[in-house]
Amino acid sequence: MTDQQLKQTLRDGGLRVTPQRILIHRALAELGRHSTAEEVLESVAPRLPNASLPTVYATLELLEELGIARRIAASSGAMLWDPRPERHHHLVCRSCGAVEDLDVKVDAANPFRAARRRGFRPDGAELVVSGLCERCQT
Amino acid sequence: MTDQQLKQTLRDGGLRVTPQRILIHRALAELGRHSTAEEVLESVAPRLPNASLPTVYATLELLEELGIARRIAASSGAMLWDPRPERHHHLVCRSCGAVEDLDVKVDAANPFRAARRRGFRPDGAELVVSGLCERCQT
DNA sequence: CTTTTTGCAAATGATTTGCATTAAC
DNA sequence: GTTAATGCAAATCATTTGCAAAAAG
Repeated sequence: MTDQQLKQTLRDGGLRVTPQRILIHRALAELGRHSTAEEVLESVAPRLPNASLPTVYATLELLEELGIARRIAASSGAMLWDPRPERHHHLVCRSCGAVEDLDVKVDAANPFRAARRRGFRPDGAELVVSGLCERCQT
Repeated sequence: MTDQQLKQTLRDGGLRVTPQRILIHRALAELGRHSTAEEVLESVAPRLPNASLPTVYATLELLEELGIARRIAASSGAMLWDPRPERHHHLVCRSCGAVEDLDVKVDAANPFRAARRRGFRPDGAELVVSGLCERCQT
């Protein structure tokens, strides 16, 4: 999503366009990986020297509500922020905890059926593949 | 795993058999769901009035190391403890956060292949089906 | 009797809240 | 000018650590 699209989305929602929101969104996208709030803050720090963690959290949450980002619970218990809101699968390194995207099709028809049999109403399925990332294999 | 089996596992590992370890393990199994450390503590409180959270955490971690339990990161960021150590799939309610087991076969051959192509060495895959649990559908 | 485990209190780390100030509109 | 958003400090929540006392072997 471009800065312009974000601005429009904010205006459409009656929300204000602020440099913090623009830069935090841009930082999350440009980090190109699943980032912690701290990492996002560090990344915007050069351009927003007074930015604060509460603002980063508030903005990431806002992006989540706008359907622009998603949070995922890392195995450490910390939250990671994912700039891709659409459903996708993940690789998780058992050793270092790194999370990467995995673009592959997974047939969830059977799990969905099993879920319904249990009274659950499924609306999506994500696969988490665990193992060792390239760097941790040695 | 029975109390006797746990005792043997502890002894085999040169670890001590304590009422805390026996009762915490039993509580986790008997809760029959993915529980927080607090819930486990509440559950053993009647029989271990002086038990403390640090002991519960230490014991759950020990059970994890012994391959008797597993921890999973809940969407809230809290840890849930799962008495089933073997790999299995989960249903997660988007509304209340409840986590249930889903026993179904998922073919992960394709995701594994894709992971290897990325330099990742996969050793397991778990599906997380999200949606609404029976109670949250109204 | 030796060493591990426990329970308490305090520390930690991530995230959230309260509130006065600042900035958008 | 009004109202929402920000930055700071302080609060909160889950989890972990340090350490003296208690219990296991």
